[in-house]
Amino acid sequence: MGLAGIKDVADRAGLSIATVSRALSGKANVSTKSRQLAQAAADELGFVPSYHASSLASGRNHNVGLVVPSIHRWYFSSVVDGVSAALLDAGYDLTLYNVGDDPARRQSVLADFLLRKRLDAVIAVSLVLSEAEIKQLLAVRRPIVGIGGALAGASTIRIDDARLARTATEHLIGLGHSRIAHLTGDAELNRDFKLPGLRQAGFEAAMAAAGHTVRPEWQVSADFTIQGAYARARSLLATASERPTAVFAASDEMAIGTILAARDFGLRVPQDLSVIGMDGHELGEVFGLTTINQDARGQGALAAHMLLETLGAGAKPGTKRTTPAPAATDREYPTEFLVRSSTAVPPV
Amino acid sequence: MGLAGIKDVADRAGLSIATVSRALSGKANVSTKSRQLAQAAADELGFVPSYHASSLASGRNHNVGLVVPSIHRWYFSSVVDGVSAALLDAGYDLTLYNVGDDPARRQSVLADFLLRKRLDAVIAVSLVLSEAEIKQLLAVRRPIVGIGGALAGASTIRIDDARLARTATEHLIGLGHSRIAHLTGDAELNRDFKLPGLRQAGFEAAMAAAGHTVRPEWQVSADFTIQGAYARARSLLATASERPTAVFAASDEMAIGTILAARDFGLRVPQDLSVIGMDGHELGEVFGLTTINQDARGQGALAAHMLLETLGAGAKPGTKRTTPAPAATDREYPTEFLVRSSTAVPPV
DNA sequence: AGGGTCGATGCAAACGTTTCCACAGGTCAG
DNA sequence: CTGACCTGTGGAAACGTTTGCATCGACCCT
Repeated sequence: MGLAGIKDVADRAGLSIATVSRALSGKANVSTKSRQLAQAAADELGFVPSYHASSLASGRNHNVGLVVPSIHRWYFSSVVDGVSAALLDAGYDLTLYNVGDDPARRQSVLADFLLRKRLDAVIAVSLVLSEAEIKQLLAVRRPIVGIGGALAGASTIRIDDARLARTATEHLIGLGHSRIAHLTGDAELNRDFKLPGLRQAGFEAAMAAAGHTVRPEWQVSADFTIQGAYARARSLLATASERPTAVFAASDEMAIGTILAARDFGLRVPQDLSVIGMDGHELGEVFGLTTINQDARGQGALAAHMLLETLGAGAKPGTKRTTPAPAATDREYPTEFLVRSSTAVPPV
Repeated sequence: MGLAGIKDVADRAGLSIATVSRALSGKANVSTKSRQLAQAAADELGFVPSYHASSLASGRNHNVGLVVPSIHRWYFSSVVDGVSAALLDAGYDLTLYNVGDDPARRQSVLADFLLRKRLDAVIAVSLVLSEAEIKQLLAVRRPIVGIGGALAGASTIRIDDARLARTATEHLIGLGHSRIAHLTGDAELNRDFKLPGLRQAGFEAAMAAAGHTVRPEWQVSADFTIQGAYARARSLLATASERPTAVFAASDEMAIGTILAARDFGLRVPQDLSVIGMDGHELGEVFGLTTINQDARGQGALAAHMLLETLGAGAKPGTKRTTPAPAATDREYPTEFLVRSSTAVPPV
């Protein structure tokens, strides 16, 4: 037997297909008795509605797409975690597009996958889209929300990277540091990633405001991983003579890599070297890392809830809606400055 | 305008719907000219086929479900990465079910999500299913492959956890250690997770074979994270008098946590304490961690390729196939013993 | 030249729901 | 007592493809 269809349920319950459909999907105008009948018959037959048929007829997919650069990195997997939990609870599916570094793959995801009228909404994390690309996406009339990346014309959840980076740097300056290095992210790694630039700008702004010069050789970049930063920090800290007294790393992972490198050289953190990170990685606690905590998981959950609300309220997606498309809000997600034990006054 | 449908393309190209469909999906029996005509018209209109309609009519979804316990952990995100890349290249979508610890969610994923005739296949990672659950899944006639978990009746990719754990332990024993502690995974954390037990069994077997006694207080468990293991290892290593000379951790993350704790106590690795892990975490390199390398990403990719092959070869999924369901193969994925610098002979 | 083949094409029937519309009774107010 | 209205129900038309089947030339072979 092919799996039971709604027709089988209708026959068994002695009702029409239409009534069964209404009963099972909890619609109004069904008598209690019919509802029970339908439910019982469905249970007995193990009926599960066909998703495709249902979506095709109703125009709703119960499916949200999530585009991330690299599932392997802490920030992104945290966001995925938050999105996933929210969607699962709401009965939505999550389609994951882990685009990675490959530009061709990025292109194919945008062109082939996202447009297939199969997603009710899209969440894009740290993805910078060209105007044409955004237009293309909006043309399918699906709500989009961006996390941590600017999506002109779409809603966004983000933190003010430049300002927070400035705050972090000012924390070091406030402690008395002037010889501060900055560990930024590889620019060429991913063109969809303007975050390193923003944080670096914040760093430079704070330094300039304090009248400190920024040595070019003290601005190095790594790949956002602990191990990558570790390697770079080793070279940075190798020369004992002229060594920075503090490092601001553009992510907690890279800050941790820096701490590990410092330990290898016998440098004590924070007595010999202050290190400050940014993100709120769970591992930061082990290292007593001072950082700016951004709740990545919460950002993901918020994005999902925002979309769910839009989808729930609106009519069929893809249909002309009575209410105008919800205004593209640009929310700043709250952060928390977390002073632990990796920063202190510079050595005398 | 509602987005262009195949009908619009057909009109524009001056062809029938049927021919356009065949042309665009690369089927045989279409003249080169028609194919070009159809393609051109489709491009001009920005036509993207409706996935639901296509799936409904053809029975193929081009969508694979992936169930993981926790996207946040290294092993799982590595697997996801591998699966994702393989599927994306093949033009398949990946639906992610990050079930987490919540048994209710696990239940709803199994019952509500997986059965909706919407997935061509399912990959389950470290998920232990009851017989009834497997039966339920197989009833929808979708191929399943399990990674790192035993799925009776389905294909499996796994490593021999017990044997490898034994090998790791024997490495320590071979170096001369007899006071060996084992850091295992929390059992209650996830009932779908028999891996800790297997690795622990391997450890005990090796110890027994060597005639070494296993102190109960030297078998402690943590949550598989660096920070969790760090906390546990601190208590384990706190008492200077009777301290193990080596630790076998059930994962690299926990091994790293152990190394960090050891360093906190001024213990040198490997001179004062040998540590061996298991998994092949990228971070292991930074710590010179001796471990057994299992290519998690590769396992994910392999699983995806296996499924793609089955799907490509077979007829419509969900249909009675001429060939019998492919035999449930149980493959052991190759591993590599990676001796680095975290293990040495015990201190005298 | 005629029958047979074969490639290219179009028609229309699925696929399995949701939902619009019509309709039957029953209730209620005037 | 009658018309207006509401509730519950079923018939049937979407939804937008894929694909089996029939058709129609063109081409080849004897």
